Amino acid sequence: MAMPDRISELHAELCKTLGSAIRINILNALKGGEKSVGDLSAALRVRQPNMSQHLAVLRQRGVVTTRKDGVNIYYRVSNPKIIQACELMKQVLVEQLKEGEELTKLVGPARR
Amino acid sequence: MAMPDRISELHAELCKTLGSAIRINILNALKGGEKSVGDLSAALRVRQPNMSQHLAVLRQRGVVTTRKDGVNIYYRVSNPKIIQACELMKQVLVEQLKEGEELTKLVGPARR
DNA sequence: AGTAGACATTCGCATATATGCATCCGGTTA
DNA sequence: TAACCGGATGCATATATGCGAATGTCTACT
Repeated sequence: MAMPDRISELHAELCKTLGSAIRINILNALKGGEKSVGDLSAALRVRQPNMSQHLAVLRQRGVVTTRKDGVNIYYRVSNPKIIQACELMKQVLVEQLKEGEELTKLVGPARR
Repeated sequence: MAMPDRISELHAELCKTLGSAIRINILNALKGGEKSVGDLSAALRVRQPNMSQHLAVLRQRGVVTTRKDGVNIYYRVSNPKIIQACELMKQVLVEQLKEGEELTKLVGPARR
């Protein structure tokens, strides 16, 4: 329509990029500062090649940036706004869960 | 890890839900207020069954809510924070594009 | 009751995505 | 140069997603 929706295309790509629990966890792990592939692999208990692939996805979409230091490659989130967006979405989830609980409380308090 | 990553699972689901240009456009269209399926279908030039499918996805994840009025069903975004999150991501995209332009300006100003 | 309009659902197919495994690459150290 | 370590890639398979076409459901109207 109005927006040539090339932007929407990119926007969707970005969301798709975040549409994986592993990648979400990667971002969460990177909130605390940059980490190497090995660090991430160990922290999230994901095999290295798999981790590498997910990092590649995040890298291609520009979500993360790398810095090479000696033998290791350190990853970090490229734009803090990405973190902010994630926080917002998590808030949405929390609110949804809260509503859900209240509903079940109303509908079936002892609903085993 | 720390976070039982059940949340991460849901978070990823939410992102995946937004990982479609059509659904992004739907949300953008709903920024201006609730709209019926027919409205959306016409506005985005998407066939009705297909639109219905995308709306179902958004509904299942709780991104949108419905209100039935006579024969029509009106959709709206369930939580304004979702819009906010989208705005943030769009800002990220804009910044990325800007950086990209500057880079190409530096690397190859007359690059084809 | 019969018809039409507004949405939803199901099915089948084509395409995309995730994962594990094996392998490969580049820089260090012996 | 050989062996090693941190990462990246390629491949095969299982699974999920998007779309069109046909069909179903519900409501309003005549």
